[in-house]
Amino acid sequence: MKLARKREIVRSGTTVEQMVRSIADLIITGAMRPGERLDEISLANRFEVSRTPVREALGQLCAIGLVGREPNKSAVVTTVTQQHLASMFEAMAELEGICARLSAERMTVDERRMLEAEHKASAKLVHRGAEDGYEAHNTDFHTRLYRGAHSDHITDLAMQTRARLAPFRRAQFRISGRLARSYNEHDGIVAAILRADGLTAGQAAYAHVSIVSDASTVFARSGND
Amino acid sequence: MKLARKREIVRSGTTVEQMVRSIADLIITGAMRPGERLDEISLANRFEVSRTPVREALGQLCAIGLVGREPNKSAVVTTVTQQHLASMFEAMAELEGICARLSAERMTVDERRMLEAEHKASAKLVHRGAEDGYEAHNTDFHTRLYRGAHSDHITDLAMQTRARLAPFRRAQFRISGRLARSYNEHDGIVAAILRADGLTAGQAAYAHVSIVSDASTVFARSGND
DNA sequence: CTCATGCAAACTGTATGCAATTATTTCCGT
DNA sequence: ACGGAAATAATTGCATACAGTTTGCATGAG
Repeated sequence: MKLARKREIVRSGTTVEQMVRSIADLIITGAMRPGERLDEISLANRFEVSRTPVREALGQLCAIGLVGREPNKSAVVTTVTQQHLASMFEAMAELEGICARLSAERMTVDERRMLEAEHKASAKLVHRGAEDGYEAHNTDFHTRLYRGAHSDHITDLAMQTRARLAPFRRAQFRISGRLARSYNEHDGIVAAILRADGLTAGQAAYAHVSIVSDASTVFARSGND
Repeated sequence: MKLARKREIVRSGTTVEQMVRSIADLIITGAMRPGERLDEISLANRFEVSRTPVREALGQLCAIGLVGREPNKSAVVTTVTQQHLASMFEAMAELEGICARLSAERMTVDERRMLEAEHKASAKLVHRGAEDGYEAHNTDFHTRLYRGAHSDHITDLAMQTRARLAPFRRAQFRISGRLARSYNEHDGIVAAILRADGLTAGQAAYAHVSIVSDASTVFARSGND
């Protein structure tokens, strides 16, 4: 096969990265189910590249934890046990708690202002019941929390854990009333951060994630049968 | 070049993994300094393989965080700023605290017994001033703590963070009196875990790592000039 | 009919070649 | 002599080729 190039070759190194994104999306959105095989040749054909970049992408996905690999076998979408899923949510809760606590102690005035503004802006989305719009704001809100801790590595751990949990959080806001409750919980976290109350902020953030966990594990279970 | 095989080809997929280990060791032991370039051809010659597995190994090392890569440039040994190093130690302290707290709450009777035995066994090494032997026991001790949390993902995060800190902890026990102090701190953690006092165990573990951090950052600074 | 054995197809792991990009050196103008 | 531009060398990114391993199926024995 002669691999016709879609656009001119740009050698910006983005080829593999885009594939990683695309495949990760397929997994996260559920288009590829846990246990499904990711054979290199099919992916190569699908993305119109050779196997080499496909292998590299699979390597990165493996590092991220979205796929599993063993020697001389096809890569497979990671199958997550209920127990392991629970441990990821537990880790997420601990990390969010840490980030909220540190954010309360360390955020600059600007960061606090931006967090509050961002949070208040999402209020109207709650009233409109706009799940998708709120999801974007929600992601942004949590990212601010991670960065506000002013601790690069902790931010990394939080973002990494969130990425691995992504496949199990889809549709979490479909659960009735979850939108408003999420907003109210954010409200408590923001309030605590604004008054530099690290302890309360941390506990509120921990509880916030734990609740999401409950909602999502139910979803995951019903989705896996 | 014709790439003579040292041993018969074993196709067990261990080739890349071994390279990752070897290169990681070079970095961790300081044989390769931060900022140093890792060019693919040299590594390929050195390990007597082609560039393909070298690239894969570099990809994994990048995922681990030991090397940095940008498009069309050589991989380089990660340069860690003082600030980033501090954030890694901070994360380590938080994670150790969490693990110790959860261990106090969740360890089985057997795990508690093993932890205590392991700890007491290291006492004689302290008296002999055996740094190397104690280091092994120390690693084992902390691994037990991570596993005792009974939360796979938190264990992963802790082990991963410890691996990234490894290059900066070498010789940490050379600092006078550190051995005995470390043992005493472990003692406090073990005692708290044995009486299922999660709060105290967590605080003790947090403090323990923070102290290591102080010792190591000094070392790192003096070592980087 | 069931199970073991061998063969064939499919697929992964590694080597190598070529195109694109970056680094380096050389050469010319000022 | 110095600064900058062009050519050249070095090196990465991707494609393809080939070797080795696994898997599924067919065939035959029990």
